[in-house]
Amino acid sequence: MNYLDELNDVQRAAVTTTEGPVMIVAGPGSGKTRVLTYRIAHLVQLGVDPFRILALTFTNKAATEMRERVEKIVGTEARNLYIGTFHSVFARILRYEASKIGYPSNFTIYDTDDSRNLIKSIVKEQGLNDSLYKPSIVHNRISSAKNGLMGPEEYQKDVNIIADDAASGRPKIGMLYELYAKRCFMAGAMDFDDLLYKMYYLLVKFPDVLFKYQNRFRYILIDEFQDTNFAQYSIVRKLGAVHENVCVVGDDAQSIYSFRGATIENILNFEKDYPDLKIFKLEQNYRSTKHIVHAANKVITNNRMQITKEIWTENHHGEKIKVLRAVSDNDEGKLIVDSIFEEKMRNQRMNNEFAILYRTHAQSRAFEEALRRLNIPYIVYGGVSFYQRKEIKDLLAYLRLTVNHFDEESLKRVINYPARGIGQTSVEKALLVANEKGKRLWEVLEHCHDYLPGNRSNTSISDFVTKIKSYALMLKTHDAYALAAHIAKTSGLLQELYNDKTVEGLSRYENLQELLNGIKEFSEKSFDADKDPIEQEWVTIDGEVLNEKQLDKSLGAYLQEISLLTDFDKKVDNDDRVMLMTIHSAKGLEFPCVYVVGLEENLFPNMMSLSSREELEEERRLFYVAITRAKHKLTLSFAGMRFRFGTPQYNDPSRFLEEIDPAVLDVAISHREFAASSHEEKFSKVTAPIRREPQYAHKPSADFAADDFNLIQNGMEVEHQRFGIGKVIHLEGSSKDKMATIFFQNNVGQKKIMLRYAKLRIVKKDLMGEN
DNA sequence: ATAAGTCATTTTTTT
DNA sequence: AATGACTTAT
Repeated sequence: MNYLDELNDVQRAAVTTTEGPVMIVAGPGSGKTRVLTYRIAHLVQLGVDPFRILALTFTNKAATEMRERVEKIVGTEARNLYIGTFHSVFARILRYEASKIGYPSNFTIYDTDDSRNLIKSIVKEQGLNDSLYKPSIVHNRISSAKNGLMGPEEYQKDVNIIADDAASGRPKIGMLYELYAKRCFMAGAMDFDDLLYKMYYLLVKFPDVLFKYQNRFRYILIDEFQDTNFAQYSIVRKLGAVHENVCVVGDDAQSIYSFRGATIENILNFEKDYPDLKIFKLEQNYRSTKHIVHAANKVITNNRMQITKEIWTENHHGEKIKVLRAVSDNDEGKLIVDSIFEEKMRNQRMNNEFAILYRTHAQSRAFEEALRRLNIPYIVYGGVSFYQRKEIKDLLAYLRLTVNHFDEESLKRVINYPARGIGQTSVEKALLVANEKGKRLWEVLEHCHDYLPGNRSNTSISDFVTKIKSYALMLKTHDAYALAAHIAKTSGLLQELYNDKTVEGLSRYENLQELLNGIKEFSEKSFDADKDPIEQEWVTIDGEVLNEKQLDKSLGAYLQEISLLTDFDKKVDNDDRVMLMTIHSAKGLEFPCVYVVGLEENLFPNMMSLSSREELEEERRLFYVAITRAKHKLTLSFAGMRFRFGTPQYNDPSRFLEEIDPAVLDVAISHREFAASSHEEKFSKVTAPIRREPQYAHKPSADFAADDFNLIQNGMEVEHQRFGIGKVIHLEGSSKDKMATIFFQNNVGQKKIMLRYAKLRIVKKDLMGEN
């Protein structure tokens, strides 16, 4: 077993202590993933059947990586391991056991948008004040209730919650929760939180199901344990109750998901729940330089709540940590990108050795522009996901509706898209009837002549219903791809996009093709029974031969799989590109050169997280996560001025900069000196070189007077108040509605500008080349 | 009835 | 800065 020789003493002990509850406290860069994968490999080599090992992670990426690394050691047997995210593993089990809790096995998974839209319509139906009962607020309340395993009944009885909701002036949230849950159930839909909540109740209410999975999973491993919430912990506790071979790996100092219900208390509870728990602390860091490790240690001591540990390293001291002070957000972009360029030249680095980490997605813009200017390829993770795009959601809605007719959100989305003469009024009428009679929207539409006598669009509705039913009939005879392609064509979606010859329309069309290709891959992959590990899992649970072959290559299976996928999981990062992402998405990753940007008070730590000590400490842990991603070179930056909601904001440097030992910092102008200067001096320093035109909220200034969009045509050279001189590539909209979308090309690149008034000055009416 | 003008909102991180 | 909701002017 020579793979054990690669480990240090603590790591080896953590790997070989296979029996009984184990907690591994793993600092950043301490070889956590290695220990986890070796532990699984070790179990397999000891003769444990891979079918009986369950490993739960937070991201699909982590799961895939783990499977691949285990496979390298133990070979093809790794296929049979049950490795996945909490959500995907539970979705799979729920899919199989669905009938027990009254769900169809092809239940829909509502994403956040679906949930919020449903809440929005419930609030409207109830005649409540929609500015008070905002979908996001109501959804958050419901979400945290579910993550705390609290159902609608308990919610409405809980004294504290009643008091909270009354205090915030929203006493009806409990009722909304109940209605929401009912509607989801009627629609055969689960939201993200239901995947945990329903899983727990499945185990509690059906002892035979609990017994089955308890016995099946002899070894359970949990990655990123500090980020589990109460529901997840409770499920694991139940599943592990027979064999008690539960191994959790985590680092309390890297807990950054409390907004999702994660609680450090799980770590404390774990010690209480398993008195004979063995704890291993991995404190040696193999990733970063001494300077970086020192800075991280120092920063985290400002937090009160933590398990004491001292991270140390044998690595070199390395370069000092550089701090850059930028004048503005755009200036910050330039400074950072210049620095990347210089470092690339000096040390012959690849683009993918660099990562720019920020607090919020909105910060990426300045860096993208600067990178494009120097022709450095880059990739932005997160942001608007592929699966969130309108065209993608439209087709998926058709597919979802085909698989599950009761899926109300999908139904509402596509019933009149492409337009077929079924207006908002008809849908609302139908919904009203449905709620009155306790029927589903689909059922009302199915028999619209009975339920909605005299409704003008009944013929269209019937045609629509017939169409969807005809798709459903094809489920049995066609594979996922053939059906999806058929639907794209015959629903009119593809035609609609094909007719749209604009740049935007073209890219939408391409996106749809890409989705179809993805489905093709899926259906080909799943029809190859020998290659699919997932299918085998289903055949062998408990020794039963499950009649699941059809199920898992179905469209329904595909839909459930991609509902839980994010862009991060989709992209392959062997491209040579500079990586831009939020710090949250960077968790678990490492890069030779890391730039942590936007270190300003109110941005990082974020304004929204300054109301309590706990929140501030979480922001600090986030900072800790950020700086410990770096292997060799770490650079921090902040901008004195930043645009937010169209108005300039002047910020102080982040308090976190103060918390780093100055001895390891390399600052051109010390942030201390900067912070110490008077308010006026500070801002004159910061803002001096910035000269901006006054901002016009509505009316263009005299120079930019072409506020009639009819005057502007393709190919014209125009000047925009902010983006400078460029060429109009494409124009949508008209002067009639005072709004237009302009595709604008300047030396930086192509830009889409949406304007209420044309803030453009015509430079040259050159229409040459435009034919 | 339509066009033009005013006002309010937006405020984080993700499975 | 951008946009949806709402109000006022013609």
